[in-house]
Amino acid sequence: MPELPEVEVTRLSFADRIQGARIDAARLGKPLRWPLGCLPSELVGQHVLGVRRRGKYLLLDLDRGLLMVHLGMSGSLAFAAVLPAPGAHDHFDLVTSLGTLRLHDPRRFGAVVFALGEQSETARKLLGRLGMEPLSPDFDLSAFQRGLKARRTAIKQVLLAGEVVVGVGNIYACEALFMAGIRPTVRANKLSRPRAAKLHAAVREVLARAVERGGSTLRDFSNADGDAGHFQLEAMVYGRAAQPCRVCGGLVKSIRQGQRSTFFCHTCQRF
DNA sequence: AAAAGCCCCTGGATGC
DNA sequence: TGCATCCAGGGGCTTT
Repeated sequence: MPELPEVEVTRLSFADRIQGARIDAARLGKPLRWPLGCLPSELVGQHVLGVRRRGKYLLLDLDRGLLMVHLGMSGSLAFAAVLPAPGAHDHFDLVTSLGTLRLHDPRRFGAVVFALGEQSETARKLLGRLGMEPLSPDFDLSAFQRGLKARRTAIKQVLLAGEVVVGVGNIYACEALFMAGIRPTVRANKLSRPRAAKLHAAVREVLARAVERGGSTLRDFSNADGDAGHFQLEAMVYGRAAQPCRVCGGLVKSIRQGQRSTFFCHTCQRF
C-alpha cells in the first residue's frame, strides 16, 4: 500500500498528537521484517520528541535514539487514547502517556527498528542509500537529470528503485509517467533533458496531489485516525487495464516490469 | 558493478 | 461450496 503520500498522510495524522509523549510500554506481536533491535523495556521512559519522514520510513525521534517505522506492503498505523485489544495482525504497540501507536500489518513486510542515532550503523543501513526527497527543496532538477543519465534501466524501474528519488512506488510511478507523457519502458539514460524536467515536475505534482487527497486506499489503507484516502479515484492509468484512457479514449495497457504491473496509455505516453 | 530475480507473508479475487 | 491459482502498495539480498 504505502508509498510516500500514504506515509506522509499517516505522519500528519498523528505527529502533533504524539509529540512530547512519554513511552510507558512497548508490545511486540508476531515477527516483522526485521527485529526491533532493542528490548522493548529500553524504550520505556523515553519521550517522543517528534515524527519525521524519510522516503517511506517514519522516524520517531526519542530522547536517546530513534524508531524507524516502515509500513511495507500492507501496514497502517493507528493512534488513539484507547485502542481495542490487539488483533491477530497488530504487531507493535507503543503505549504512551498521550495514546497508543499501533502497527497493523497483515503481510508483515513492515518493520519497527530502533537505532541509537541517524548515523548509527543500523540507521545508515536502512536510510543511507535513499535518493532525494521529491517534496523538499533538495529535489534538484540537474541532480535528477544526472541520476537518469547514469542508468540504463527502464525509467519506471529507476523511479521505483528509490536511489535517485524516494517514495515513488508502483501507483505513483505509473501516474507520474502518464502525466509526463513518457513510456515506462524507455531507458532512463535515453530521456532528453526537457523530458526529464517534465518528469521531475510530474513526480512532484502527483505526490503532492496525492497527499492532498489523503493518499490512495486500494484495499485497506487508512491514516492514524482511521480515515481512508481518495487519490485512487483520480488515477489516470493505475489499475485501469483495458479501460479507456481518460484523455484520449484509447485502452490503457498493462505490462509486467520487474515482476510488477505497469499501466500506461500507448497514445498519450509516446517517448 | 550494474541490473535482473528471488523472496519474505497473508488474504482477496478469480476460475474451474 | 471448495479448492487451486494468481495477484497485491516494498525492498534487501543474491545471482548474473
